[in-house]
Amino acid sequence: MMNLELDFRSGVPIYLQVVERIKERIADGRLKPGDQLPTVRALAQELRINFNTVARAYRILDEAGVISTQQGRGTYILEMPPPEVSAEIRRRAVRALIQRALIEAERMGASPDEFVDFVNEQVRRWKENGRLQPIEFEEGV
Amino acid sequence: MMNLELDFRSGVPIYLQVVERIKERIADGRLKPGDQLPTVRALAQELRINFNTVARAYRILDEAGVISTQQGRGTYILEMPPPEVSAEIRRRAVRALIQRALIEAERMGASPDEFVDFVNEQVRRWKENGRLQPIEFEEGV
DNA sequence: TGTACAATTGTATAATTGTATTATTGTACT
DNA sequence: AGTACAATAATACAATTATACAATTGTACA
Repeated sequence: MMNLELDFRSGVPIYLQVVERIKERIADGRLKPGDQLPTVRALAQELRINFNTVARAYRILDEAGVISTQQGRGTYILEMPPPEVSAEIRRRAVRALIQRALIEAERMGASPDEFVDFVNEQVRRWKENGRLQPIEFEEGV
Repeated sequence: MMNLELDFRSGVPIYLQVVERIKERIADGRLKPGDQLPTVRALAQELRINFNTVARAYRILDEAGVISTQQGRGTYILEMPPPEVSAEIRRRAVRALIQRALIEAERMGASPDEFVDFVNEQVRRWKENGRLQPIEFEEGV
């Protein structure tokens, strides 16, 4: 039971109100990292609104990096709200990340140049699109 | 312990991620013909997912002729992994590997240029030494 | 041996979860 | 009135989980 208070007469869209109420709950600590939010249908029933409206609010929070919504599983408050990762910590983490990728690539038999080529290829797309999207896989081999 | 890395936020279905991770393990030789994979329940527990999701991944690999699943017995890497465990599969595996690293780096707040810088820095060492060595980290922040 | 039975394995199906697409409703503006 | 647009709802769908089941293996005991 979330007990979010909505104002249907305010003219503010419901989905935005839901977004704000949840942000408040996180800000004041009533929602903590790892907590599971109600399912879109459960919260919709509680608020007497359509579950798509809740889904829309969740999607906005997801894109803002506040929560993680996972089809078939649920939605959760994220562990690490993005901004406050300090520069130094981040640099180390990225270095370690790349190191692991390099070691795996080497194990797969990739050459350093091949690796760099792929990186450049994908970084170019990253810069062009402004954001990254997962590669798609076929079901077959 | 398989230590497969999943990304629950990527939007790529878990079962497909499991398929790809296992293909990579076969491609780079960490899984060899005859090896037994973890049981669906064991792998599910390790990955904190439902065992039916693992079963779905195994079924796809089975239908692709990569593994053999036997009710009541277990699942095994087939003696003759289909031919395409070769250049093309490896390229795709390396691409996917880099993609995952990029997505994680982006989430950590790294810029494309910063990422490329680190890659070049480490690849240079790779070329010089002829091999890779893990980075050492100091304690504390 | 062999037989009964529990434990362990993968399988099948339904229920639950979020997602995508389309239709409906409401509101502001001409 | 009419039109355009945003918000909400309806519907169908895909991913994951829950539950019950079937096949195989291991083990105890006659």
